[in-house]
Parts: sequence; C-alpha cells; structure tokens
Amino acid sequence: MNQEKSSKKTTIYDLAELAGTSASAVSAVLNGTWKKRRISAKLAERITTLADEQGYAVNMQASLLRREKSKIIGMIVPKYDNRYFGSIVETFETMARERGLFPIITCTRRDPELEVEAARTMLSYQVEWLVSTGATDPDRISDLCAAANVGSLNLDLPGTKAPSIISDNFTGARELTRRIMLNSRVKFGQAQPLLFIGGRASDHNTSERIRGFRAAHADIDVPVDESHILASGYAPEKAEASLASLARTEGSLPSGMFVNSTISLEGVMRWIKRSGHYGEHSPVIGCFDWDPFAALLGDDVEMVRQDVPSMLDAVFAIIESGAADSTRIEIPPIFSENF
Amino acid sequence: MNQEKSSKKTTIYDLAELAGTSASAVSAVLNGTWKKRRISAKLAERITTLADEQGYAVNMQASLLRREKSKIIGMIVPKYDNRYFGSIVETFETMARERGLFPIITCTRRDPELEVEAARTMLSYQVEWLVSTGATDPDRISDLCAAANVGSLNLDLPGTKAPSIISDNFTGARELTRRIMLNSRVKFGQAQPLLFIGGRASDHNTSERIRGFRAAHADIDVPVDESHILASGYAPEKAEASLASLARTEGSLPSGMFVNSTISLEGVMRWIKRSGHYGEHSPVIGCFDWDPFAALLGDDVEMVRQDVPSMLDAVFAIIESGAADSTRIEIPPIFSENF
DNA sequence: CAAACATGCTCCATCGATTGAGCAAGAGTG
DNA sequence: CACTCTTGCTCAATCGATGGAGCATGTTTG
Repeated sequence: MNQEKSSKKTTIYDLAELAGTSASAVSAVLNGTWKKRRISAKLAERITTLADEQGYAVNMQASLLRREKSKIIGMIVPKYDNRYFGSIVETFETMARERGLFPIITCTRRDPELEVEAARTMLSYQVEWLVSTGATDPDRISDLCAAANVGSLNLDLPGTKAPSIISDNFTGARELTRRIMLNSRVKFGQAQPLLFIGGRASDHNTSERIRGFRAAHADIDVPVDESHILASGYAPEKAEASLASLARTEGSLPSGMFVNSTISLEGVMRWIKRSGHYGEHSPVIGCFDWDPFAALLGDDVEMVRQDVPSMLDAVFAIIESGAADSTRIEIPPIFSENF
Repeated sequence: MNQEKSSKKTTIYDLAELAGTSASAVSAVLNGTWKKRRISAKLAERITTLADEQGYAVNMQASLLRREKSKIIGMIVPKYDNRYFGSIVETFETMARERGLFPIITCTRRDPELEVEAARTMLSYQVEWLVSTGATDPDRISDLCAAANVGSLNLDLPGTKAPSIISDNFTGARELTRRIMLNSRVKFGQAQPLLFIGGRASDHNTSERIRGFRAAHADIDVPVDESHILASGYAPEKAEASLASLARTEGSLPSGMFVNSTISLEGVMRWIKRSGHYGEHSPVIGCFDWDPFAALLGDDVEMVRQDVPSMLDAVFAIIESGAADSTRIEIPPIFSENF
C-alpha cells in the first residue's frame, strides 16, 4: 500500500517498469481484457499483485478519453431537504451502480441559471444521459443535451423535448381530495370545499393536481372556492404567510386542506400550531408527498407517496432501450394503506 | 445550437477548422488564457461565437488529463433520508462550487464495502480531496487516499488518520439531557433517570453522547439505569423493537428519553403512537438532531441541531490550508431557541 | 538602417489508458 | 524439413486539451 515516489500517482508505465513488461500488458491485465489479449496467467498474477502493492488506481480521465463510452450518468435535483427527492437520489444511485454506471448528482436549488450551468458541466464530464429532476426549464436542458448528442430525461416535472416520467398527479390528487373530504365529513359532519395550498400554478404538477382537486369536488357536487386555491410557492414561509393572510381577511379557515408538498406542509403545520388552530378543531389535511414524521402528526393528516422505485424503473428502462421520443409516462402514486 | 455531424461531439479541432485557425488558439480562447497567449480580440470573438453556435463543451476528461489539478472534490455520505445529511450535502455542494471545485457525492448506505469501493472510484476520478461523512471505517479510506496522494477528511464521525470535524457530542448531549430532565420535572414532578436510545455503542458519537448523558445525570445526582441505555442501531425498526421489548419486560417506560438521531426518533414516535403512550403521559423526549416535522410533534420534544454550516466552514478551511495532520475539531451544536 | 522588441499566431510533445497490428518463439502438421 | 498455428507478448497511434517554444510579420529605438 506504499509507494516510493510519494509526489505522483502510480501509472501503468510505472507498473510496467516494475514488472519488467509493457504498459499495454499492464493495461490489459488491469481492465480484464488480458485473456482476450493472450497475456499469461502468470504475468497477470504478477501485475495484479504489484498494482495492489502500489495502491494503483486507474486514471479515469485517461481511460475515458480513450474509450467511446463514459458510463457516467448525471442527475440534476432541486433540493435534498425532503424525503421525496432524498429517495429519488438514493434509488437513482443504487440503480445506476447496479447497471455499471457512475452516477453524478447535483443539486440546483430550484435556480434556473444553476440548472443550466450544472447541465453544461455534466456534459463536459461526458455524461451519457442526463436526468433533470423537477427542473424549472427542462426543455432548455434537453436542447443542450441534444446539441451534445447526449440523451436526456425528465423526472418529476415533464418537458416536451425528452421522455418524461412523472406521477399521475391528476388521479392522485383526485383520490387524495376525495379522502380529505371523507375525513372532513367524519370530523365535521359535512363535506365542504377544501383549501389548496402550495406549489406554483405555472408548473405542470401543480396544475394537474388542481385539476384533480376540482374533479373531486365536482364528483360530489361541491363547488370549488376559487379564492381558496393558493399556489403560492414551495417554501414553507410562503404557505405560512398565505394562511396567515387568509385567516386575517376571512376570520376563519376551511376545515380541510390539500397541501401540495411536504415542504409546504411544514409551513402549514407551523401556522396551525402557532395560531392555536391545533387540536379538536384543527383542519383535516391531505398532503401530496410523504414524510415519516408528518405522518405521525395526527390522524387528521392523510399522505400520498409518490412511487419512486417505479419511476426510476421507468427511467432506466428508457435508458436501456435508448428511446428518445418525448413520451410521457405517468406513475400512479401510493396511498397510505399500501405504504 | 445545431451541428452538422450529429454523431460525434464538437472538439477544438472541429472549431479550429471552421474558424480557419489552430486548435491551440481555440483552446486558449475557450479557457480564457488567450490574452496571455496574445490571441487577437477579433479571433477570440470569432471563435467564441462559433463555439456557441456549435454547442461546444470542453471534454473535461481530456482537459483534466493534461492539467495537474482536477478541482474535483468527493464526499461519501451514508444516507439521504434525514435533514442532517441532506443539509450537509447541500451545503457541501454550494461551498465547493463557490470555491471553483466540482463536487462528487456518493451515498454508501452505511455499507463498509460500498464505502471502500466508492472511495476507490472517486480516486480513479482524480478527486483532490475526499470527505468521508459518517463512515464506518474512515481510517481505511484515509489509507487509500494516502496511497494515492489525495487529502482526506472525516466529517461527523472521527478517524485517526485524517483531520476530523465533528459535533461536540459530549457537551451537546449533556445539555440536551439536562433539558430533557427539566422538562420531565415540569411534566411529571420529579427528575428521574432517562432512557437512552439509538445509535451504535461502538461509534464515537454515540459513546460521547452516552458520556454526556451520564454526566448530566451525575450533575444532579441521579443514577443512570444501565439497562436503559439502548444503543441498538440507527434504523427506526431497531428503536421501535427495543422499546417494545423493554415495555414487555418492565411493564412501564421511563418518563424521559434521549433519542440519538431523527432516524431513531422515527421508530420511537411510531412505537409511542402505536402503543397508545401518546398524550398526557407520553414521555418527554430529546433528540440529538433536528427535523422540522419532529419539532412540531409537541412541546414534549426537544431537539439539538448540529451546526452544519460551521462544520463545513471548518472542512473547507482545512482544505484551503492543505493541512493533513489528524486534528479533531468539535463544533458545538445549536439548541432550539437559537435555530 | 540595423538591432531589438512586440504582436499574433502555429507546432508539437504531453497527460495515461486503450487497442489494432504485428513480431518472435515454440508447437503441430504433412 | 518446411509450413502453418498458437501463444505471449510489444509497438505505436489515438482520444482532446494544454502550453512551452518558436516563427513570421510589423513597429520602435538608438
């Protein structure tokens, strides 16, 4: 595990000299092509031992420069601060490794400039595929990838220039809304229009969820209160402020809420606690996303879990098939009794 | 943004031919050394435009092979499923980028084999520094790095062969224990020995926290109940099972608990809810780690937050100074009133 | 007006690993 | 014995970017 010259890294040339052989023999042995290249088992053995002793590690930069495929796969993700993205990243890494790919992940904090810069950097590193998760402008990234002849994919939020794998937001939201209504009826005696809070009206997922929210109201002939659709952003503070302002203008709050993400739920719960709405008369809540602690907050919180493993199965299926047409795959989310 | 030959990526040679100039001129222009290399502004302009048109991106593999420094910095992290590691990763990425470094992060799911393999892979990618976060065997990774002449650092859990940046677990645990005791006295009338749950007795952080836990008991002359120190692992199921078994053998539970991580807290809260211990007589809890929803679970939950920004400031301070002696830096955690 | 200098480039070796082509020595065949 | 095959290797070009050295011009300077 030691080496004489401690200033430089060991290369195949160093090993070749030590073994009294050629660099190409060393290379063949270390990358496993030695049988094909008719290197004797004896020499292979000697080289392997030497490589171990010297703590040799291939220089991927050199290796990849020569090869045609990099086996690197990139992912851009908005945040690491919730279980949804956390499990996307963890599952992605695991599945990539299982397939012999090297995953590179970068967090772009919902910053469009950073997204593009990160995408460019990943292209420089010769990624073979780039997965844009929850990107604000996925098509821009697909354009960059197309120009570099690299496959791209959209996850969580759809785009029009690459295959998109997203949750079935409409159906999920409709079912979640139905459940919140049911819980509300059980707790407060009658079905009332709900409040929708969180997300951005401009993003596809939010608008689909609002559509599902409306559909569920229509299903049981309850009118939607337009002033109670508050897609005021993802940050907890935004949700908290919206609720505070609504309570100020209206005096009371709806008895049920559809919360568009755990991040928004954080703000909602904070407001409920702070304003003393907690307890007997606290609103019935449904959240489109899952968090273990939020799930423990009370029987009044219903959660849908997006099916991350299935979404990533779909991602890798597309990667393996090499497909590049901009289909959209919608994965049904999972309701709590099936977690 | 288009290119004629769609099968291959644009290189500086392609651009050179298109611009009727040499590859070295193109290279100089695109990497910003053109003034030093006395390329005219006119040619620089032309090349830049062309590069944009062709959607050119440097081949980092080639570039890094030639350069002496890779500017790549690696981090190994156990999981993405809690706020602590999530914010470590996010902060690390941001700070690395601010310093012109390219962060590569990999999640090793507390698997010692995977940790080593991931470290090897990162060395192949020519990382200049490797930060092992919460590694099960940080010294093994430091050895690998040393053999490759790469700096290594330990974060969250200390090692003996590289600088370690960790929380001040002893002081934090002592103060947290003191607070749980106080809350317990307020709720139940008297100070009783607490339960310690979660973590692995073999890891440094857990043992330091147990030491702090003992010290806080000693401070007010309360004996520690040795059978109530349950360092049964990090997984929620482990904590849940430990509590269930304790309740079975003892009939009742301690009135206060020191929970060693949010992950363990997940199991603890699940058990408390399921077993009907929630409410009036639910135990007073303190958790060494913070989670926004857990913080909302009730007034009975006290949390300490590890000071991630300060920890990473320390990490980058060491990286910038190039120090390699195995000092240990302990960062005080933050208590809830100062979040 | 010649020497010295500045300007604006180009040439080419180099980084480390890979791989097609090829060479020498021994084994097998007719 | 002359040949073809096989075995076990080595040679050298290559991937794309970089940067030291150097080569024409044009511009000053004494």
